[in-house]
Amino acid sequence: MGPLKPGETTNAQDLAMPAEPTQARRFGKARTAQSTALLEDYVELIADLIATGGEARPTDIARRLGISHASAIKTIARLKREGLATSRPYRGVFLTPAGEALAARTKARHKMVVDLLKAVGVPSEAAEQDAEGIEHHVSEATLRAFAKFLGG
Amino acid sequence: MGPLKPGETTNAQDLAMPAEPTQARRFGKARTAQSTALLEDYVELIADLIATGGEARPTDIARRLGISHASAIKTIARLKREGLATSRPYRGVFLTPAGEALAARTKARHKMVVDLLKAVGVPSEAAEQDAEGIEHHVSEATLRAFAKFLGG
DNA sequence: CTGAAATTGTAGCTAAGGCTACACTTTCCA
DNA sequence: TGGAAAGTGTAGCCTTAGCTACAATTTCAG
Repeated sequence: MGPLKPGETTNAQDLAMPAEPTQARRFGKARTAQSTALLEDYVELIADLIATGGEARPTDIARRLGISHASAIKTIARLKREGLATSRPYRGVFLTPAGEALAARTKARHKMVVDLLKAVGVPSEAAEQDAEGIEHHVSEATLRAFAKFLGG
Repeated sequence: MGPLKPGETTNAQDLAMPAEPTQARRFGKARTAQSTALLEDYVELIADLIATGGEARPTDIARRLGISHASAIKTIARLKREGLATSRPYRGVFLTPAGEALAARTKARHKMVVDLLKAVGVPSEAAEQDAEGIEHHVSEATLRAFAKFLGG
């Protein structure tokens, strides 16, 4: 998809600043959120596999995600490029401190979303299912509101 | 992204049925939801432009989405392929009955998500922003729960 | 009614994330 | 301990959705 690296050159959104229609900015944010969604799923899953079984293997990751091992390996390469994971040939995958931090944040957010959905009456199965997609679009502000709604 | 057409041949998820880990099915659903997200955004926007100004032009669509007109045209072609819209060269874009129906459903769902977020205490701006991404992952069951929670 | 400006369309590039097919290690058991 | 099975990696393909650059059409002002 689009250019997403931090240092990458300008794109349409930046150049469209004069007009800066709020809606365009919103769509742009939703798009970038989508691009980090997979990385979040991966680090969360890797953390879980390591916590559970001591290691995270490409084949296990692929099986859990329902994709081929080749696709998993390709995305693991991206995780490494982005400094979230490390791995050496035929050894497992490990998270860097940055990866661990992202995994922890993602996991906490996931739980919060599921809890919120259940709290407003969404059945468990639907809550778990929908949270998988929703969680990646929940901002800090929304997360705080969820916490307050649940905890207070 | 992956093979998504209705009649397309089998893929990894189907073949993985023996094991059928719930999690894989969930991730798979989240992935396909993501693929319809753009189409939903487009039909909703096109419906809005037509309702507001009588026509939906590729350039207007592009501006509202914060992308180039070339990208918009490419996705409009996909809408046409999928039977959601029609257009002839240098004329505007129009929705088919299927497109209209999808737009209506999407719009109603969007409003519901925004209302729900606000109802649990999310600030308006964050609610609008996050809803843009969240709405595409809200199932019918969750939508019903939202309606019940809101409507009393 | 003509020519410049705006819009629309097309071509070709990139990157992500799927896939299959095939090659290469590692593991493990007979 | 040697070979088959399992796991891992690589190559090459596809589609989507971005982009820029350029071509074609339409619109509109003078």
